[in-house]
Amino acid sequence: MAHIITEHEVLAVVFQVRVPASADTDGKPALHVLLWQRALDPERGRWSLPGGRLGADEDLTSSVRRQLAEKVDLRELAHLEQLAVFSDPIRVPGPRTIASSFLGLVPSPATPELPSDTCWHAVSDLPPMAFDHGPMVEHARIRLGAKLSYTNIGFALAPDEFALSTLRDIYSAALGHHVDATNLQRVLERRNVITRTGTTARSGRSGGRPAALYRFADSRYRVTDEFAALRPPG
Amino acid sequence: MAHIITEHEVLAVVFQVRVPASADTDGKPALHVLLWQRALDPERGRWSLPGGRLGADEDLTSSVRRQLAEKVDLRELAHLEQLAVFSDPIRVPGPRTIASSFLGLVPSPATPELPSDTCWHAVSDLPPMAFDHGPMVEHARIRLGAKLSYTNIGFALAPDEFALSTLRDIYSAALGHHVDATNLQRVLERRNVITRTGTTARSGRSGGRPAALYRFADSRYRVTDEFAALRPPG
DNA sequence: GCAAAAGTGTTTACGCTACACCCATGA
DNA sequence: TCATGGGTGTAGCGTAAACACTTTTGC
Repeated sequence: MAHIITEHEVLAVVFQVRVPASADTDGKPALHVLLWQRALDPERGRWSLPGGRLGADEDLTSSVRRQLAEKVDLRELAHLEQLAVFSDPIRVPGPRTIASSFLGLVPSPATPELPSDTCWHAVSDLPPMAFDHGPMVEHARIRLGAKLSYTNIGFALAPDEFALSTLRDIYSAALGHHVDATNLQRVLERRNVITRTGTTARSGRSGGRPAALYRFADSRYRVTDEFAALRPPG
Repeated sequence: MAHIITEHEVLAVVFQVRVPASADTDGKPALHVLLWQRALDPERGRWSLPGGRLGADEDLTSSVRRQLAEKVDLRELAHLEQLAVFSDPIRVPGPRTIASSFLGLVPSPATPELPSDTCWHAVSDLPPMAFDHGPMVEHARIRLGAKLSYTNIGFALAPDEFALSTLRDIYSAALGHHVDATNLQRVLERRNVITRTGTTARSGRSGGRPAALYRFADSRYRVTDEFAALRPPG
């Protein structure tokens, strides 16, 4: 078996729920992904995931943190997790390069500074993507949806404190379907994922009862509903 | 950032449910993993996962299939799936090597020929393991347990046709806890994971009613219970 | 008939969805 | 007082665990 040089790169799919900049949608928040536009060939003009080559003395997670720091303030990054490996020998031109994709999450109200070549794009309306980065985004989106169902990963998309209607909008944007705020509350409270702060928000522009504020009980990733079936006895 | 040569290897955690060779346990089947014993340094004498270096013109899956073929007849392998990446810069001595771990499954009654340095070990009683291969086995075991709950992956551990009590023993061995055959039947039938063949087994050594035979409806991996919670409206 | 093993029925419990209804506020 | 949005109660549905009971076989 011949061995040639194999490179390894990391690529981060960084999501945030944002209200779209343009007034095209009705102001409803939507799931966005962080992309930068390639200024040089190959694939000049197309949009890329942040990331790049693995350094000699770093593991994958350190590498992706280092390279993401060039695009966003890492303090804004509430969650980072390895997802998949893309290993097609011809997935990019040039030397054979294996890519590990990561899922990164930025909480909703944060508006990190971005370099001029970098911006947020609605996942439902992606620009022309470089290489195999389009499928990587799609894969990450599906994993995020699944993980919202059985983990507390929402903490990494939500503000520190929030009204339930805000949280519903975030879940709804990330899952891509309508979410009932009432049931969301009870599911997450039963699992001890969220707790009331005791304070309330001021009521909105057009009146209405002031919303109770909640926060996530835990700001570290945790599986909250491990078994879909075939639970252990007990 | 300095770049040095980075190697990439694949390692397969191949599981099978087997009745232990020794008469230590009471003949109950248990989950086993395929290991080979290193004849040379480093880590001489310790036990290793099958696998090795990625070739130039193959993707990860092709590579692991090629390298597994040296240990077992690939026709016995009913399922193969990529799991995780281990990227600690000093996880093995010598050139920096990233490892991708795979989950492989061999159906229960098969008894593939093995090279003399290779044999099955009960997962509950592992021998001294080389490098970070011990944690890899543990990680794969946990993933297998989770996937048994929400996919049809059992097809890759079970015979073509089987009595429900056999299937219960297989699930029980893989999950590590008692499983009720009655409930297993209903869960898997409701999801259309198993179907009756219409035939029955001959009744056993000590009498008893002959068992109806079942088979898996699908012998390709399929998610059967996607949502633990937060289902889309319907 | 009797023991052994397989299969069925039934009860209980739990979690999620849906929806009607009640509550608190600003104008 | 009314419109608006937040919060609660509750009924219904689906799924799973537990376990007693019935059926079918060999001896």
